[in-house]
Amino acid sequence: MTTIKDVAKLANVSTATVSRVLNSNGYVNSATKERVKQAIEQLNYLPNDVARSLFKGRSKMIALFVPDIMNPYFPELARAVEDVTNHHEYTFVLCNTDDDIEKELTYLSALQQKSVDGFIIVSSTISEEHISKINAPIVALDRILSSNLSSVTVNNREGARQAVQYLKSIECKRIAHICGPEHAGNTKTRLQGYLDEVQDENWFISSYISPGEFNFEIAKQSAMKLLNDHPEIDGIFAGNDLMGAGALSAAANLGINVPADLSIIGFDGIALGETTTPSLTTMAQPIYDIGSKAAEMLVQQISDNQTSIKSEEFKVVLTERQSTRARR
Amino acid sequence: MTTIKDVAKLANVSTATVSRVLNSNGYVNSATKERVKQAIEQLNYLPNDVARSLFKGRSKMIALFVPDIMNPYFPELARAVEDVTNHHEYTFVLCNTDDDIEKELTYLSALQQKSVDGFIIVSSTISEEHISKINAPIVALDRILSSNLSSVTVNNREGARQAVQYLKSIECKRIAHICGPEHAGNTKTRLQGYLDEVQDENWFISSYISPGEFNFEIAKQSAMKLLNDHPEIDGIFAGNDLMGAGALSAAANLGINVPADLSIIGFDGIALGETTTPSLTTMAQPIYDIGSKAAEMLVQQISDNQTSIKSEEFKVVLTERQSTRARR
DNA sequence: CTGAAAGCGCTAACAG
DNA sequence: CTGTTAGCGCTTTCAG
Repeated sequence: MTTIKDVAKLANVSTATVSRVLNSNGYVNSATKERVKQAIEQLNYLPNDVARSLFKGRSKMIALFVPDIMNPYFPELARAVEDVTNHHEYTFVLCNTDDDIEKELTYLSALQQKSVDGFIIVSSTISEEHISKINAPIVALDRILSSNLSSVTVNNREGARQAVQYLKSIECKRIAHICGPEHAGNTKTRLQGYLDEVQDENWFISSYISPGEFNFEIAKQSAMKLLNDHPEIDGIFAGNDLMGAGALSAAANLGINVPADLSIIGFDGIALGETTTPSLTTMAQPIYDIGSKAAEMLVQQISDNQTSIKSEEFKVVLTERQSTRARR
Repeated sequence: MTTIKDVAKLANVSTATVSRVLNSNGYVNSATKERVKQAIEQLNYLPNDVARSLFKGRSKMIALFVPDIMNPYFPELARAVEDVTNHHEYTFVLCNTDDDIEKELTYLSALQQKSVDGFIIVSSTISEEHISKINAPIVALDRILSSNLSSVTVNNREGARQAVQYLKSIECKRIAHICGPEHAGNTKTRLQGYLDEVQDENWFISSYISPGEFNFEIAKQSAMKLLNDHPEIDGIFAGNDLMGAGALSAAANLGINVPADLSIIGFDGIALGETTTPSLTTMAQPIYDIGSKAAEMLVQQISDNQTSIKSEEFKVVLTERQSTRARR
């Protein structure tokens, strides 16, 4: 590998001067600058980022923690983050945590050892205590980890309410909910939104709430049971799109016509919802925007070296597709 | 940040000794070793990886290049690679290239500057020439980039043949193919496999080959046109699952009953194929295995510092679901 | 068995 | 405007 010394020698200057033209800082005679540039060109020299990082104590790397990139919600988020970080010349590190606190902590310290400049974290398990040991900026995504951390989220409760309101508006009379796993914070919030809308209805019974997982097959089974036990159900609000697709599949299995006899609405707005038959109506999150906003905030915090906490809440928007009856 | 010096001071030894116990290499008296360990414990010391990397010239990082993580084939691959690299204590860097050679080259050199230890690359554009400048090991994934590079692929042509043979075996009489984009190497290979099986059939006409993209909506349009133009078609082999889902949706739109009147088979075996109605029969790749094999090969090459080229070809396996008529 | 010292490649005072 | 020098934190000869 060719180093700054080689360049200095060839250009007949000191390494300091080479460094100056490299970083265009400090004064340097335009003639010598030219000479240096030539030498760089000629040797095909590229500065060693590791040496730079060692000196600066920062590595121009950003890490994103997600539970599992195979969950279809996350690739779009990851893509957004990568685009922004890349644009700002950061290297993008992806970590799958499986919502396992051990893995999260291991990653956190391993990456600190590498002088990673900042973290964007989707987690249901990391707490203030763990974070306090980290000196790099962190932005919480999708879920709020701590009040003294910047975050980017979505109006889950209000969005859930809107989903149910929508089902009501198309004349659904018995509306059930398939919810996500206990441990995910969003599960509760969306359930809460559902309850806001239904708990005072005289038809509401608690067995309209069906436990699920953020998993197609389990949601499908759950929906089958729900629909078998309660054939009167004519509307389902699924806690996310993957479970919505599961409900769709359950209905098809049972010979229930969607949307004629049953309307289904999901949450998230992932691409998967467009590929089902019928396609899935959903409360769509601006996923890409969320990811890029979080990344921008992080980059900002890194360069400002400030600790001003910002919280951004995006709104979900109703995206009508084929799994719900048309409004009249 | 606490450094090796602090530890040395506290333990009353030189930094060299601390380094020795850190890396458990060289002789060190068990009593002093204990003292050092205590000091490390007490100070909560973690070695600075950047300094190590600078010294060693290697960074314990591995990069994966994929066209676009939002394409549902890649998350599983990425997950597999991350798991393996993580297991070997490498940090995982993800790069979306959009099949754009400029981005690829930019990443390649940026990561070299960071002393990344190796690359796993899915690309249709990188050529031998570009690679020759890279001194880190590379494993080509999904597509072969050069004969002097290790690679992990799948039997695309044979798999495509098997897909068509399968359609024949369930009595499809007119079998069409929706193929991927020109630029992807796999498109041609799978098309070739299709042709192997149909070009000598007296019913075959070239307009049974319908151009697509690795994209749901475009494939859907393509399938609509195909089925409108040729209502006699009773079997479709889609170049991948996303396009298979598009064909499914097209059939639903046209009121064609799948699988009674039309059988559809895809390729890849992504999870998406399980969520459609009907679910999609496919020639499934062992995606996770492919990714982890590639990662293992790379880790091996890095540690052996060897250049022995290995090529691994996995086999696709028929996964029967609901989009094809049952065998009699 | 242990310490001193050089050096990985780069940057930033500090002098000139 | 430019060179000298110290040092980022670590590892590894080389002496003892």
